[in-house]
Amino acid sequence: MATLKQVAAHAEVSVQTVSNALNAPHRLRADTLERVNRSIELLNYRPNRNARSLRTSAVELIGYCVPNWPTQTHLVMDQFLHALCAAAERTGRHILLFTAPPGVDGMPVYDDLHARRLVDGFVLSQTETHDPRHGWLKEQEIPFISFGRVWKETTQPGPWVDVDGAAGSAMAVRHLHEAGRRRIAFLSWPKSSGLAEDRLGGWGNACKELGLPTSGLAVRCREDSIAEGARATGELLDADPFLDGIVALSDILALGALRELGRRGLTPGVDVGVTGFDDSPLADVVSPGLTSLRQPMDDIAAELISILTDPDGPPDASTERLLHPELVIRGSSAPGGSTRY
Amino acid sequence: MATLKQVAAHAEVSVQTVSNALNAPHRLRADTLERVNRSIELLNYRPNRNARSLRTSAVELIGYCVPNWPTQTHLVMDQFLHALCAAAERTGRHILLFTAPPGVDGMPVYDDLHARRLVDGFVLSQTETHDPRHGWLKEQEIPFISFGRVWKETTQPGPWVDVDGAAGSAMAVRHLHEAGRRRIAFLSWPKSSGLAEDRLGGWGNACKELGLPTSGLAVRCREDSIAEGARATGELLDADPFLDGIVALSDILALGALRELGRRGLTPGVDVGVTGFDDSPLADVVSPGLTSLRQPMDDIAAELISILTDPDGPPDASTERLLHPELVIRGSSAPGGSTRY
DNA sequence: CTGAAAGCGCTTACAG
DNA sequence: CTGAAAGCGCTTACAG
Repeated sequence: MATLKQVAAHAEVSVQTVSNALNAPHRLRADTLERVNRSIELLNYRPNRNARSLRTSAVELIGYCVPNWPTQTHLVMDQFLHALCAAAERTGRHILLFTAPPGVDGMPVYDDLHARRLVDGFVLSQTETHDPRHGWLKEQEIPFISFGRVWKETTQPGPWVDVDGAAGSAMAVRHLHEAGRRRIAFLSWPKSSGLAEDRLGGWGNACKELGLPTSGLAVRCREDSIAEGARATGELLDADPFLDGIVALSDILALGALRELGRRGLTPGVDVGVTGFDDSPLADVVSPGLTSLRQPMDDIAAELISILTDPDGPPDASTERLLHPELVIRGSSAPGGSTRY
Repeated sequence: MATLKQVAAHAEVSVQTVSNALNAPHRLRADTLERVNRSIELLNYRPNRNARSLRTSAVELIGYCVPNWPTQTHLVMDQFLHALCAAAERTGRHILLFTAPPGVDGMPVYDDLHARRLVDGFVLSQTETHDPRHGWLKEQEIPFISFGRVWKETTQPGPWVDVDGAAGSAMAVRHLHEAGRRRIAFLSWPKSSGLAEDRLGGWGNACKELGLPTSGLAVRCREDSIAEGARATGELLDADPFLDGIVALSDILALGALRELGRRGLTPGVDVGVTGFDDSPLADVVSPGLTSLRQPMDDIAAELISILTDPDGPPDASTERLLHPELVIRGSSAPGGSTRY
């Protein structure tokens, strides 16, 4: 393993010059740079990151707590992690994974990781209503960026990036409306989570704007399962035989809707248009395919990394980015769409 | 941020003694240790990891390449990552995530990460038939451990941990047999992957052992989708109306089987028993629940980390661990099981 | 059991 | 544009 010193000796310059060739090449004369680069190449030199980090006290590592909540399946986590990694790598950084207890009990882990200089900062996700992590990190002046809002009335501590769920629901409603649907229901979640209220609100507003009914058309499912989605859909159809559209809060609930429609001899995309949320792998694997609102993972990741690693000091508390989801249209909402048989 | 020097000054000992208090406490007299520890506590001292790594040239970081193959959904990746992180943390280590092109094109990334001392070694997963990474890493003498076999005739380079797919299929067959099933089919995959052949073989052997028929009962699906699982199931039922069991190579294919059974008015778990593989979040979210073969993630992760970080030199090429899957029984194979309505 | 000193491999003002 | 020197915060033989 070659060191800076050896490269310097080989190129017959000082170590400082080799360091500059790597970190500030414009400071070298063209011929010197050329010579140094040849030596680097020849000796297959790779700078030792630990030495660099010790000196600069920046590790170029970003901490991400890998969630462990079997209750709420995170079907697009691999997509998110891949996008996050790729975005970090574009800035020469990497993602360090760790586990921590949920809520405020986990904060010592964050603190320790930062204090021991294993990471420069954190990306938070799986934010919850009244998530305590943001305030805690801000108080300790530990850099972080949140994917997801905290949904409090007061201002959220620290910067965040999120996807506009209300806009997503509205897109789904308008899409179904354009396909001629006039009685569009909404499948929601049990707990009054900020996320659920956001998406529910978007559905309600869009329906009102288009002059569509909403009364009795919003159902709260008891959990995020196919069975519950099916049950709620059955309930809706029993109460309103003219129902012709369903916007579901998740792909899982939407799958339940599809199943119940099938059970009743109704054809998704023909008799009733159905949409889901998140464009999980499931959406593309059912038949007909499930129309779903995709979170723009690459954009999200790029924003997260860009805000967190902004060289102009620590992230400003006022940095907030609300991105738009994208409606991926498949057969469940558009007859003759991309069905898969 | 306190340093070792400051702690030493505060405790009125040398830095060496503080270092020993942390890394070799048995070398100190009880009262000295006590005093040093008080100072550490008081100054809230945390050793700088970069300084340590520079000195010892061990970073205590393990690289894992986050896969990006939309073709093959990895529904249990979050479980795997959580288990891997937790196991690493039990040894004071962490997981560093990175992206790399598939196959041999990605090897320079692995090499660079190791040469620049960002990681000590790698955990490989998503192994493919004739995966080139193992041989390459072994040749470069870069430490690694593989989750999954390479399925070559020759000996696999480097140590590995895997789950016995053949044993899993056999468990599923025996379970269905005990429930009275006598004509048990197998839903397989298109390409002749090692994984598929392993699981298929286990089904065939178990059937033969039990005196059950196999002829015409193995179907290859064109892709890992619900639609294909349903199509194949339809084909099987058309050919053999007495079919009463289906072992599917994946939860996705099993879901297809469930759907086709429903479409034909057959009740899963009553008329036909169905099992899947991997116990993905889907298995618990459908109704009836899907019986599925769980990979023992915690054990897998513990073995991976233990072999990779074995202090007795680099992992021996002969280290091989074949773990058993666990059959999680739900309503799809056992009438009155844990159905969810 | 405890301490003084060297050194891990870089970067960064500072001089020339 | 280039170089000599100090120092980031640890650990590790080595002496005492």
